[in-house]
Amino acid sequence: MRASDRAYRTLLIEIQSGVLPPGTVIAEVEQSTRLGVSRTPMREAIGRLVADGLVAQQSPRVTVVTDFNADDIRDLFEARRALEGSAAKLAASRGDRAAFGELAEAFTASHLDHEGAVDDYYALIARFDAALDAAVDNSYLTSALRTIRTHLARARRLARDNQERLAASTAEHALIASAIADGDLELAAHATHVHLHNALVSILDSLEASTGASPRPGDSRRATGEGEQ
Amino acid sequence: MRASDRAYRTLLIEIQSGVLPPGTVIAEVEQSTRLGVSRTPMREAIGRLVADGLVAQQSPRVTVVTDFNADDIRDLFEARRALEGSAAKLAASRGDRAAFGELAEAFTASHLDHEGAVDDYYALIARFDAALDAAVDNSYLTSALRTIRTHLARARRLARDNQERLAASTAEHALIASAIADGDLELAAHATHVHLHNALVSILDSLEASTGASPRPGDSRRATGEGEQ
DNA sequence: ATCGCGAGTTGTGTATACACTGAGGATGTC
DNA sequence: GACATCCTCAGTGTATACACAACTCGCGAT
Repeated sequence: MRASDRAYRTLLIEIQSGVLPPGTVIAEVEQSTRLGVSRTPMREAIGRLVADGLVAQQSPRVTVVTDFNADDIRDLFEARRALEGSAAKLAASRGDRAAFGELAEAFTASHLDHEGAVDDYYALIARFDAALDAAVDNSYLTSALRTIRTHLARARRLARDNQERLAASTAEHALIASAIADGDLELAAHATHVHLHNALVSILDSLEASTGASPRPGDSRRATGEGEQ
Repeated sequence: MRASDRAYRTLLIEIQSGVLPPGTVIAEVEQSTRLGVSRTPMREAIGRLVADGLVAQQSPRVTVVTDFNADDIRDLFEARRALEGSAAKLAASRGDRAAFGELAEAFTASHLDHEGAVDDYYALIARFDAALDAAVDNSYLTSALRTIRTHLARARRLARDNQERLAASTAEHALIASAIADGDLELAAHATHVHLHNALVSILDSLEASTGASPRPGDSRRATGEGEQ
């Protein structure tokens, strides 16, 4: 793998996971020495992060990790609604019905009471997203969705999932998938709308609950003392 | 201005205008010598074009200008419908009504029978787009719209505008703007839908007329199996 | 004649040196 | 003591050299 790819993936994960919180200065020399690559591939990696909107040039000399607060999450879900609503309709109108039928079954059959259930949940979501992209079969839409998902990963980190929400989300996805499998455009779009509404409310509630917690995401979980699993 | 910016803007314009048609190989050394910059800023420029989707790595050694045919235009307008439909609704719900009232008047008052009318038309469109972005006030949506418009410039180049279409488009925009000014979400969205439908039909007709290709009754997308990325 | 192998060529990936610019501090002057 | 100016330094922008991989072309062997 190319050095620029490694640098990009590393920084991407660190920004999404909160290791590099908003406002962190991303300096070429500093990051290139830290990650063991030279400045040239590091420049390319930072350029891709700028294109993604994860970092931005605050001034001509300083590049920082972009902010990501409740307002950004609201905007993000507004964009998600536009894109995923259309994607759901398009998938329902021309997607592989068998594939979404299987996905609906997988969502229905999934249980969240075992170890590593959260990872299984996100793996299923990833399968669903991939099926949606394949069904939509529109590079402009899927490219826009890809960018949205890149930012969504940051939101997921901020909102610690609770089991009830995951269960509800699984049911919502089962409905979306079955609507697509049935070719029901309206239901697919409206179920997507409902899902995004619920997900947004859940995230914002989770954010509110943790306001005033430690700014370090790694420690905030213990600070609030909530049982999650 | 930085050398990488100059290189990017030059290549962008050349791709949008068709000077560099789809399939053209973009080699670093060739372009850097041609544009009088070194390879480093040229790499950055090409990287930005890749992020835009205007060029793509066909193989590990060769980067080419991406294809842009009737199917791509259909996909592009599908994405436009998702994004601009939502944008119109959001603008109608929270945009600056006075600004869109003025835009509606400007569209209504515009005449297309003088020299340079096409430029005036596109200037008005640009004003409308800027007002829409300001009204939507959502960086994720406006960023996606910006990408779409970058590709739209290629479609405009392919479809030579005729005066009737421009006049109709102006009327359609007047309706969209007044619907937004009136806060009529549904009308704004539906008028946008109508406009995009008419624009797409016009472009595809224009393409058929200039290439002599037969209209595609079905979906030929699946036949062209090669993925782009 | 064809197939295979190897050297040369070409083009990208990476490292690094140089250039330029802006910021901050220190020093000199008023 | 305060302000202005200059110097230094840090950091990015750019150029270029080196590394490496792939494709090509030619030569030789079968």
